[in-house]
Formats: sequence, C-alpha cells, structure tokens
Amino acid sequence: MSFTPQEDESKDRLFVEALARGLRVLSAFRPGESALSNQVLAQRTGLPKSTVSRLTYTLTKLGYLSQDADSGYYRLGLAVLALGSAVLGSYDIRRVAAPLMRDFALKHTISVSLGMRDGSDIVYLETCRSQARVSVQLSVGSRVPLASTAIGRACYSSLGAAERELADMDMAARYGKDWPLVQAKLEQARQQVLQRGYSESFGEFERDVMAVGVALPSPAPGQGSLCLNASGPAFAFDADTMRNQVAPALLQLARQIVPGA
Amino acid sequence: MSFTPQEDESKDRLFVEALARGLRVLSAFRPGESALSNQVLAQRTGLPKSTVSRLTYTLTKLGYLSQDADSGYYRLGLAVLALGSAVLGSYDIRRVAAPLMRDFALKHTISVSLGMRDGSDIVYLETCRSQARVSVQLSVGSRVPLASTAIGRACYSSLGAAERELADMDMAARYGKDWPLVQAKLEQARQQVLQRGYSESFGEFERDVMAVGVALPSPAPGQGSLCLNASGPAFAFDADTMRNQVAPALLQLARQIVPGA
DNA sequence: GAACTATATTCCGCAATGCGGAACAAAGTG
DNA sequence: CACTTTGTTCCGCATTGCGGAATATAGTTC
Repeated sequence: MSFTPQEDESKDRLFVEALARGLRVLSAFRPGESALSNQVLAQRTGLPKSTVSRLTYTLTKLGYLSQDADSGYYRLGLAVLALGSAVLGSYDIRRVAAPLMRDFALKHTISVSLGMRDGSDIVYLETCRSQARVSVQLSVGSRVPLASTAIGRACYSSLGAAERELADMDMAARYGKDWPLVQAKLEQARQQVLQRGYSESFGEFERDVMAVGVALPSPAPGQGSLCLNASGPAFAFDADTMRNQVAPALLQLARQIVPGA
Repeated sequence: MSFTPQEDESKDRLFVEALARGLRVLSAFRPGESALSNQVLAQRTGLPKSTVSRLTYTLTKLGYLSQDADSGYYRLGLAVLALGSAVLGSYDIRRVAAPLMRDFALKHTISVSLGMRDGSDIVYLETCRSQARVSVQLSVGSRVPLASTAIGRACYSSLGAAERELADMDMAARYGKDWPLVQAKLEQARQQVLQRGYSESFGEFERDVMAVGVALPSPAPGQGSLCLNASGPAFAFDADTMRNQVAPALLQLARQIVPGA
C-alpha cells in the first residue's frame, strides 16, 4: 500500500524514524480488533517483516503490546491504556462538563458529547447517552469529520481566520476534488452559526440521526477548540424540536460549562 | 524515581532503543498533569536535552504530543487517546459487563469495577459508580496494586501456580524487604478466597473504603486475568454488610458476566 | 537597556544503532 | 513428506540517532 511516505523528505535530521515506525505499529490496531499477526502488521504499516518483528518485540517488552499465549498474535497492551487515561485526565474541562452533560442528557433524553478539534476531525472527550444501557462510553476517543457533523461545523465556525485557513487546507487535501462542495456546505453552516449560534446536521453524517452543535468559547485561542453536540434518533426528534427546544438548551449548557463568555 | 531500568543490558540487538525512549517521554505525563516543559521531560526520563527535543519534535509531528501555543509546553495529543480507545474497544468483555455492572451499582448503591492484571497491578477496564455525579469515569486505565486491594487479591488468588510465581517475583522486586509481610498477607487472602470465594480489603488501600473482590474465570489461562470489585465508603458499609450482602451479590454478578463456569 | 538566567533549538562529527535481505525455524496444510 | 505460510535470527553496511557544545529566544533583575 502506502509507498514509503517520507513526504517531507530526507534531511529532517530531527525526526526520529524508529519512533515513528513503532507508533505506526501501535496505530495499526483499529478499534474493535483484538489481535494482529506480525505479518498483518507488516502489511498495514508497509514495513519489512524483520523490522516489524523488532518493533513488536520492543513494544511487547515495554507493555505496549501483549502477545497472545497460543496464537502468538499481538494485542494492544495495558500500558497504552494508561497513556490514554492520562490524556483524559489532563483535560480538566471534563470534570466540569461531565455532570452538567449528564443532567442534560437525562433531562432531554438525548445524547450529548464534548469534542475537541484535531485537524479536520473532532475527537470525543466525553459522551453521555440518554439511554443508560446502550454503548459503553466507547465513543470517547473516537473521531468524526469536521465537515459533515453538527459538532464539527460548530467548531469550524468558531475558528479564527488563520486557523480556519489551516483547517481548510487540511480538508482540501482530504477531500480532493470534492472540496469545493464541502467548503460551500461549511460556509453555509458557518453563516447559520453566526446568525443563530448553533449548527445542524440532520441525517448527513449518519442516516436517521439528528444533531445540533455549538462551540465553547476557547479559553486560549490557538488552544484546542471545544464543542458540544446533542444528537438523537430521527424518529424521536424532528427538525423543529431540534431547532427550538434542543439547540437553545445546548447553548445554555455551553454557557454553564464555560461561565466566563 | 526509577533509576534507568535497563536491566537486561547491552547486547539486545532486537530492542529498539529510540522507540523505547520516545515512549518513555509519553509515559512521563502523569494523569492530571496538563503540560510539561521539555526540560521536565528530560529530568523525568533521564534523557539528555537534545534527545528529548528530537523526540518531542517527532511525537508532535505525529500528533502524539501537542504544543501549547504560548508556553511552548507539551501536552499529550489526541492521537494517544485514539490508541487508548482502541485498547478498550478490543476487550469485548466490557460490552457484556458494563450494563450488568451498571445495574449492580444502582441496585446496591455501591461502586463496581472491572479490572485486569498487568504484572503486580490491576488496571481498571470499566467502572460504574453509584453516585451518578461524582468522578468522570476517570478511573478507567488507572492502576491499583495487586497486594493491597480487594480486587488485586482476588485476582492473585485465582492465578495458577506458574503465574503466581511470576507475580510473586514481580512483587518481591517491588516491595523489597517488605515482601515477606506482603506475601503473608496475600497468602491469607488466598486462603479466604479458596474458602469463601471472595477477597476483602477494608480500609487497607484507601482509608475509609471498604471493598470486596472476586475473580472472573479467565477464558484462556495465560490470558489476562479479569476480576471485579465492589467498594463503598466505610460510613455506609460495615464489614458484615460487605461480607453477607455485597460479596454474594458480586459473585452472582461474576457468574452473570461469564456464564460458562 | 544591559547583564544575567533559564530553557529550547540547532549544529555537526562520530559511531552505535537500527536496517532489511537472506538464511533459518517452526507450525500448519495438502 | 514435500510445500506453504508465518515468525525469528543473523550479520555486514551505512544510516540514523546521539549528545556535547554553540546558538537562539524569552523572561528577570537592577
């Protein structure tokens, strides 16, 4: 697959290749996959067998991979989890937001998520679902596109000119020839946010899911930009309800979470 | 703290040092810490400044670190979160256990956690708290010692002879001269588990926290060993209640989660 | 604003370190 | 038992990463 992507090229004397390769191995594990063979890793990463072997050996020794006793396949080790939880722990906004989000979810019987922009994605930092049973908070850490989701559009619309430009470039690369269309849509969403304060995505990202999004005023610009969404199934929420009931409440929630502003 | 643990030493031609160092940088972030300077990283990892600089450069470029705009400090990047969530996603037991645990927590107004052994620690894979408000699931990914917690003791007691020996060695190294005492305590706990099926830790790990633990029968031996605990504040749970009410219910919960066995 | 810290980045020659093709092992398959 | 498929080890080569020292940048103090 990917022909060695040393795009920057060559003389980046600061870039530590071996580290990058090791992380490439770790990130070859897609969520939901349990165990991968050494060979599959070689394929996915595009690295030669012997190199992968050395890397898995190293990662295993450090606890970032663990080897299944009989199959010999590798799974992500618990050391990785520790890192992940350190990330979550470092965002203290979660501590503030989570209980408020929980209340919101219960009160409106709707799911609500807190996200942060990373390039042209939104990464979920916290999720509260209305139906207590379903889904094990698995969505924390997962990514949704900036362009087609309510939460992404809200975030995009809150960017300053400079940052927006960067995000645009990111997406231009990502969407290729579709970019003009995507951009038009984004611009439209941005106008809506400027006027009404929230963004919508009614069935555009996932069929039959209605969502609205709002941005949190970012404490420091240039910092990660935070945003919220509220989403529910189309059979339970129509566009009117989302616009007139949910969206104002979500704006209110945002104000609760970040009192200043 | 840990004086460079290059125990094996020297001629391990397979071990990729640069990768290990990079990961050492990532794991220098303790949960709850937001941003670290390059220098602090150098201190904590014991690596020379220029090396750290190169590593942070690389990690930043890959999204595993992100640099605060003005301070220049580094924080863990969102790419790390993706890895972490991939780990959680790979343990399908969570999907089964979580709703049952939630019900349990509500019914008994007590906290319950699912853990897995990693060396002489237990790593939490899932936590359900009784009081909906408090604490944002932050404990997923955190570590507690095998020796002094109910959940750890339950897990220890369920190990086969071979694995127990390994764990013993781990702890002997960890506790040094205290190990005989710790071992005696563990052996005592093991006897209790053999007789009654559960372990206790009443105020031993955290003051004023009462906990009982049980092991889940591991699907494949040699695989990670899973275990449960239930814990609550001492003012609300006395030893009798824990033993006669909570412990049996927890055993029942274990049976629900892993029907076979 | 000059002199001084403290911290981060960059340079650069050296050689240790990681590389990867190929040989070797091991385990599964017809 | 030949044959395939997957994983590990070897080993010489040169690339890659190393780290001390020099340089840049910022923040303090007088």
